[in-house]
Amino acid sequence: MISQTAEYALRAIVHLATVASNGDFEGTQSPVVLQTAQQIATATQVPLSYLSKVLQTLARAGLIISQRGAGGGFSLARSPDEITVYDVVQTVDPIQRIASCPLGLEAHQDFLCPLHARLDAATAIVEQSFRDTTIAALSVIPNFGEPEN
Amino acid sequence: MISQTAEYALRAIVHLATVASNGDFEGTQSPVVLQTAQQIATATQVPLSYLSKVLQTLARAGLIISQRGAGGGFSLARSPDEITVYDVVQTVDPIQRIASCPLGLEAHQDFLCPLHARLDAATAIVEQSFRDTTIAALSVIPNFGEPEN
DNA sequence: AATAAAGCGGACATTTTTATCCTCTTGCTT
DNA sequence: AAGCAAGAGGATAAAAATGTCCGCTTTATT
Repeated sequence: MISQTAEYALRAIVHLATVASNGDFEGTQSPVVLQTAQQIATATQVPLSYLSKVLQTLARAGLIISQRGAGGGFSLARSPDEITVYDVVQTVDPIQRIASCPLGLEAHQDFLCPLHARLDAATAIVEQSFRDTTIAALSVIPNFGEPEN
Repeated sequence: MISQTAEYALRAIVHLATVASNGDFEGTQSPVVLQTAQQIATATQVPLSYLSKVLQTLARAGLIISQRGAGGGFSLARSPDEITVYDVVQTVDPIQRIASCPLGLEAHQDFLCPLHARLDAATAIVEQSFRDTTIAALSVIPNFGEPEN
């Protein structure tokens, strides 16, 4: 459905949102919401070196903020409820709508052939679903509904 | 949204359905509904050598019938209204539903994390859309609604 | 100022997808 | 039976996606 790269980007963003909403994470009692690429990689189980590229892309797009140097890391650039799945996916691996018949048929200039009309309709639904889903709706509240035991 | 291979497979199947419903096609007055790989490649604008592989896959899956030797070619194995987009896509490039959290998190054993629940929900919608769309609904009736000029 | 931590960016490697080519087999036609 | 048209299948190639490595720059800390 979505590429590995988009999957990784979403995991990273959701992780950042989750950490930001908690203040700390996984035993780290630092009040700072900066997460290093290494921390994100561990939490999301994404290869560090590849994740770094994805994070750079997200930073360049203005979805996250990167802080270089010792003590640096990444944090969300906006509130999780102001970032959508669509924003993330479009940044790293854009959804391609079918605007014109790939066959370039004369008869299909102004309206898509049934096949591509259907395929684009499915794409449109996915796109809308992604637009409607904010990262805030996806960030996990730890231990929600689970007994402490 | 779908891979090139799935796109090519759909074009080929829709083409076969269209030809079969017409009896002839593009000046060919043969009563036979067999189409050579070359004919399909030309009509669908897919590279012949690659298309051949895709057609073989569709034939092995029983969606189309191949006839070897001179005068051979391909035809649909079933009526276009008994073949769905889903059948075709699953044959060449299956839609992957997300059955369990890719992170393998303990807390997400029995229910997907919000992210993957959403992604799978989008996948499910697409899957259902493909199941609901028959090839018959996609095969083009030539000159439909177009003046002869 | 020196050191170390951490992101940046370019080059390279691997894997998967897409595409091509060539030979073999099948089966129609003459 | 010979010849030819056409699919089957293996080997190879090219392109794109994914993943790794390493040196450079930035910045906090001592």
